[in-house]
Amino acid sequence: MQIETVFVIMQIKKTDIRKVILEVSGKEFLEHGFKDASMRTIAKKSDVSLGNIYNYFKNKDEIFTQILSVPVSLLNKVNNLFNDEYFFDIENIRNGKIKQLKFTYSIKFICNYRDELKLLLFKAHGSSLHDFKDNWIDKNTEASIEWLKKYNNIHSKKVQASEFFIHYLNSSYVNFITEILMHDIHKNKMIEYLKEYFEYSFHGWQKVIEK
Amino acid sequence: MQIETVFVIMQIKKTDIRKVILEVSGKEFLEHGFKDASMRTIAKKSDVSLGNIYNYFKNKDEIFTQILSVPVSLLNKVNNLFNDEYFFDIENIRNGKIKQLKFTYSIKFICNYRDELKLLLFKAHGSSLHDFKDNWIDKNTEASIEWLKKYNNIHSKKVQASEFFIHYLNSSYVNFITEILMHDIHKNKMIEYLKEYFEYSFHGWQKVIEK
Amino acid sequence: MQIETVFVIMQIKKTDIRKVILEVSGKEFLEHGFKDASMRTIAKKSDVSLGNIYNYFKNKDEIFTQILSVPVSLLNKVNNLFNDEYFFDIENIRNGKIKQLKFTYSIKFICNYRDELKLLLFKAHGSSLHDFKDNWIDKNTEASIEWLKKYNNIHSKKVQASEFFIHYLNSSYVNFITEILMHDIHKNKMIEYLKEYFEYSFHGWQKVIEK
Amino acid sequence: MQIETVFVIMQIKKTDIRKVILEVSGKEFLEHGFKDASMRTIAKKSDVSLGNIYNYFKNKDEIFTQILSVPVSLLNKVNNLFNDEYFFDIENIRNGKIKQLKFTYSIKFICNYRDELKLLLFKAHGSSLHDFKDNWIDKNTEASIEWLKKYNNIHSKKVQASEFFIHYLNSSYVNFITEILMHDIHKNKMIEYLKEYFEYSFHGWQKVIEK
DNA sequence: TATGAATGAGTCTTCATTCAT
DNA sequence: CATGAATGAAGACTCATTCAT
Repeated sequence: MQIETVFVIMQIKKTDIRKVILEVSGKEFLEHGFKDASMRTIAKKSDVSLGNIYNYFKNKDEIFTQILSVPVSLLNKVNNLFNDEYFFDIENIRNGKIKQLKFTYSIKFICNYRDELKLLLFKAHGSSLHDFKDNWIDKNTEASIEWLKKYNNIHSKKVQASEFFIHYLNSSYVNFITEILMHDIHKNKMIEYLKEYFEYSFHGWQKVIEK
Repeated sequence: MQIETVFVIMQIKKTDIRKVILEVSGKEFLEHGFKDASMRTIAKKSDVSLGNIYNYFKNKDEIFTQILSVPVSLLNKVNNLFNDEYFFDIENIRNGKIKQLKFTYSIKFICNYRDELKLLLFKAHGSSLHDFKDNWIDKNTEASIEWLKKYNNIHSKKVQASEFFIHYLNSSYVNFITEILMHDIHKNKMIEYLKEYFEYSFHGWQKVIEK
Repeated sequence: MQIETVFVIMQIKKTDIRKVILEVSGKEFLEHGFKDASMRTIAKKSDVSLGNIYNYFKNKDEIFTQILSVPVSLLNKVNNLFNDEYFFDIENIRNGKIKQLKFTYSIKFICNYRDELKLLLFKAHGSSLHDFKDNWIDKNTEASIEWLKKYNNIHSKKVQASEFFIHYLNSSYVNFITEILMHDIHKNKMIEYLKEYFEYSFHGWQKVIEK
Repeated sequence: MQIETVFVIMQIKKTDIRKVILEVSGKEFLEHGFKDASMRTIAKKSDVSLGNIYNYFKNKDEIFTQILSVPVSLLNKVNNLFNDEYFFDIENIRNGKIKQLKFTYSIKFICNYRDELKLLLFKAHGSSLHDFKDNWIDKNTEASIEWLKKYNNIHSKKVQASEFFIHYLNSSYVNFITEILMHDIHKNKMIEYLKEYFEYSFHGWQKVIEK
């Protein structure tokens, strides 16, 4: 086995076709949903031959998941963020600091991943991410329940709520985001509405706590 | 291709074919969703020839809409019910009578039209009722806004809430129902959870009102 | 549920399209093998629209297996035939009666299912019957081994042969048939050759027995 | 689509790319058969770009034939070996010397070209060598017939056998090898079985001769 | 020599609806 | 009313080979 030093000419594409396909696909998925989006159409609109797409992606599903890989992995990690002691300090709950943190995070996330969230929340039918919404709610619910257990361990005044209701609250949060996305609410308005939501949600929840 | 015509005497059970088709279709739509349900399968399971279905229904969509005609028209009328003066009497709001009425109506409706609501809320993709959920929320929202205007006309203490937020509240209600249906919650549990929800929602709302 | 007597007009096809498809498919499979035969071509040659084939058959594989259902089930049963005491009587072995029976059966079977055997033996790659030849040899081998065990139980002079060799003998038989089919040997010639084969095989085997 | 040309200095191992391709292809052909083996996969596993393969080989078929060039040409020559007078001396036939020679040659050849024989005998579908097995048998048959003619010219006691039967005998030999290969029989066992086969075959044949 | 993107025709299969009988 | 065969366009995906760079 000889080792030789060789000059190799490499060709690098400036306009990345991969990117074009992802962008076009994203639009098509947004417009028709995963299942009803057509590979043929994507090929045409990307100005790429149908077969060639499969040089870049294993299949339709891979295109979809790659479009969404970043926000999905972020959302999978997010619950770890709220696992700190800080979030169990009743003071921080009462004075609204926690609310504020979640609030800020929500805003940022929604603004950064508008279309991706749309895809995940109501365009994923038929893809391997079809149950993303449920999973998301479930994960958040789990985290909430965990949080509640810890909370009740720490504090004498116990909070009682059915698991279903906690589930509902989380679903309600996701649903709020859904509404924001479906109506293409822009950032400023969104902040305003989200405040309203947090207010509403907070006081409803307060009442449940103090029951 | 030659065809021979043969006369055969058969004894057949003359059931209401229309009904059978509707029932079978309902099940198929529930299981696979409107779009992924197959006319062939419906024909087979209904024991009706494929072509014959089209003597009873113009197309797949008509089957779907007919299955849902009753609950849809009921839901279209429901807002008229709450147009009575009774519902603007602040006393009735405070003492929870209105809440009680809506509560009872909700329970009854959900119990009577479980499957139909499922179809409307998450199996209608591809049908002409695909936007039922949105429509429903929109109509309720309109009614709510209408109600709020009247209310503000009548009472000196004005309630202030963004239209979007009112929209959200209605979407939240529909979403609660969605959750109930998705998890196949049975009547007793449902009543319990719905109470929780009304409690939560009522107090959140109260706070907004009194802001 | 009412029972009514009704006159029904039934239309019966004279030229059975099913048959046409099966025939054309058979030819195509013979010519190109299962995998390389094209559904499009089959459709064209059958004068049937491509989609329509799928009203008659679930898929390509079902066409193939239906063409071969009769000979396959016959071959699956054949070993039961040779399970009688008769076949263990050393006298019947010596005087060639058993040979004669197998001989006659072979001739008849090959004549009746020429093309089907061709399909099974060298055109089934990619179909669910792809391993038919191996299965066939294995089953025959099993039966032979079973036979040998019984034989050795009954008779004092034991016959010794490796399982592999018995396997080979059976494979050899199947291979003989393969040769007959590949060279389109017609009945009379076939009988002649088969005699030769049995003669050859018999004496080779005799020698092994008497070793 | 704009392309940028970049110069990169790389150290690469300069192996014989041709060799690597042949080796990898061989494995792929063995695993999936000629037709179902994928050029893409071969390229990837060879660590060679897909297009570059075509600088070394005209097409898929050429790869296949080059892999098999040695054993194929050997097999094409082998019959010349047995053309010597030595092989027509009845004494050498009777005392088994010829049998022994063929036996030894067979063993050696099979051991040396196991995989290649597998490729030739049951993985060549779709390639230009698809009919190798038939050709092989045919050539051997021709040689056998030639041999028989000479033999009958020389000796007074004539041997009578149909050409088809001689064909079968040769096919049977090839088939024995096939069985050895399909069951991955290792050398020692193989020798044992081959002895059994020669014994069986020899006596069967003896009988035919003395008829 | 080397790249790997691009091609284009091919694969099987599905489906709602229509239509001749 | 009833049949179910027929249609035709669409679905996702594969693959050996070519070609511009």
